[in-house]
Amino acid sequence: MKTTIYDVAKAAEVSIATVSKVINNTGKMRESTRLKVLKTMKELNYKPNVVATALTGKSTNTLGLLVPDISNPFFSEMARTIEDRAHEQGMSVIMCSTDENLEKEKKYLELLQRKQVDGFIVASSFKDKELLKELIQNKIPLVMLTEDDPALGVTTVSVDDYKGGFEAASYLLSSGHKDIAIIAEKVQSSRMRIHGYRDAHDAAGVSYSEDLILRTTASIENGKSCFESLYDNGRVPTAIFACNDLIAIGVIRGAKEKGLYVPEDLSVIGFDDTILSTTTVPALTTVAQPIAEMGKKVVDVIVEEVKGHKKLGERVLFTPRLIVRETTSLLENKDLA
Amino acid sequence: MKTTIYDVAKAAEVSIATVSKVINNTGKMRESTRLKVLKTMKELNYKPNVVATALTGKSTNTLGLLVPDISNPFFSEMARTIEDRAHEQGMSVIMCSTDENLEKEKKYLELLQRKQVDGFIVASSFKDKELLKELIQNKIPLVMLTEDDPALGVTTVSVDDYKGGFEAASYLLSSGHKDIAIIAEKVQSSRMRIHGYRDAHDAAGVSYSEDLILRTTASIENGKSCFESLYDNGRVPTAIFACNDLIAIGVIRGAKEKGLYVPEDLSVIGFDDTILSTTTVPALTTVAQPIAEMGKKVVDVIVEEVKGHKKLGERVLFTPRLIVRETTSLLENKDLA
DNA sequence: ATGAAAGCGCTAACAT
DNA sequence: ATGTTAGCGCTTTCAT
Repeated sequence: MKTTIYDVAKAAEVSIATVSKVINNTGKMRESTRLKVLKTMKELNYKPNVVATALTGKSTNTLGLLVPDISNPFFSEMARTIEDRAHEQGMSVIMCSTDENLEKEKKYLELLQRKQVDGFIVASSFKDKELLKELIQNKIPLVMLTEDDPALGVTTVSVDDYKGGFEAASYLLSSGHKDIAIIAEKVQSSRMRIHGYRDAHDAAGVSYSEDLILRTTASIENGKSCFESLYDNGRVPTAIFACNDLIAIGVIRGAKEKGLYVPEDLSVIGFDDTILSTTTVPALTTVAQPIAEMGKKVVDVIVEEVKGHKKLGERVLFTPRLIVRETTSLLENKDLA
Repeated sequence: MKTTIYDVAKAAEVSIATVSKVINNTGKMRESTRLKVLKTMKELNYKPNVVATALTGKSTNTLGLLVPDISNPFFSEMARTIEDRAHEQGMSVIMCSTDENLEKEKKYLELLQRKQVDGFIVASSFKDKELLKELIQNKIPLVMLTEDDPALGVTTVSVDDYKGGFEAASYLLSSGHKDIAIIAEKVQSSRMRIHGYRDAHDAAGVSYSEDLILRTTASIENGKSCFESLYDNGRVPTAIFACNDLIAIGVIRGAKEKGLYVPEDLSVIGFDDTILSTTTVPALTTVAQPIAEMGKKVVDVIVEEVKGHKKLGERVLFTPRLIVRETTSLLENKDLA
């Protein structure tokens, strides 16, 4: 059998209360007893059972992290910083991939609640807002990451999507492009990026057409299909702003198959700045999210809510940064010729 | 307060034992009572506390997954299939990134034990074998993934590294290359790949030189440095077999900076077949590991050990598959001219 | 068919 | 300074 606090108490000839105190470094006692207990714990290779501790009413010191798909580099990179910061704060994290699927969302949310996680970090598109509201009602700490839905009134850590969209479009516009498509995801953050895209056009006095605004789900395949539908409709623009790197790569691949060169025939901008944007050739121009800082911040915030038993409700906005690499180029404007 | 089994029992006018039975679908009872209990559970939105259940002596239904770095696409892709399969089997997984760092290995292994995980999946390079032996002694289920260390005598799921190394080298050799470097990782699996590399040379009757066998840790940066050291020593080969995609990409990047073209001046083969190998241009020729099948298998195996309370000790070997893409080419052999 | 009660390993008053 | 004891929410004999 596993060695329990009773075994330690007996071996050290003290009561379990005393052992408990040295484990948790609480209460006062003679230094000699503390040492004696410590020693026997070592000898017996005793490892306190955190399940039992959790049952005592204390917290489980674990966080639930819900992402659409951990194999997507953006989320795995984010997960890594979250994991690190959480451990620094003495917490572990259980992550689940929801695939933007209602059933999985429900299943995992419930599972994690049953596991008594102390709080949730929900990243990006979480479809079922009702489920989230339920969490909030039950006073379970929740922080949204990368998806700022004001309606929820919950603490949020995200990038300034509007600004990101604005800058991406502005850059393209200032490079002479006047025919710019945007491929967005079906999520709130993309909505803001589209607003930015629109306002950049207005600011530049360039009109845009609604049929250049597409929506899809993040994947290389879908990015490719979007490009193809544009191509098949004879609506190939001179530039495409994809709302994440995966889609951008799909667009590039689609363009290549149709014999178009990037950036000569088509400029492409991605979003996120994952490892993919640097390994691709030509390297992807993209709007970078400060993943490391965001991951750290989101942990600090949820931990504060968990430990402080208070809902912060703040909305932390990080600044995106356009990183110009090789998939964008000036448009040779024939009007200027 | 959260609703407990007592609340349900009271509301349904039965004892907690009865409620417990309907939760677990054990014992027998009148159908009407079962329905009544089920109904009140719904009404009260009751969610059984798995922490309490776990304390009862039953298992926690959670697995510990230790990987070097979850942000490495190979591991995040693997983690995804593991996560999915685990949930299908009714288990959750807590993953931790060890960074091949002794302290983290120890810390996480201990933490997960304290959390009473039912078993461990340890992926790739786990430095401290002593820690693993301790686990085994304590009869805690453990399965190694992607790292076949016969000395441990533990169940292992991995790819046939020897074969992978043999095929990669053979392919290069048959393409006319006679000067092939191999950049390995400092792990057991790489050792086998090197053996394959050597034997392929012997089989082809081509000699190889020891200074073309390098060792490093998986990262783009390190792959690049390795290439540079080769370059600086005036030992640039005609082909390089990198023991994973990250390193291969680093090599390609390093070569590019030195003005070499891939595959014209240098052929490169990677290992793993992660998403990176397809997004890179030129697309990476690589030795594919069947990630999805391996992830599924490793879960099935550990679950069997956990539930069956027996150590399988089998060693499952998957077959690697060379995927020829665009970073390898025939060597124009001047001798043939 | 149902319930009473012991016990899982630990924490936290409350005693001594 | 230490120990006793009552839970935490649930499972599981063992009675009834």
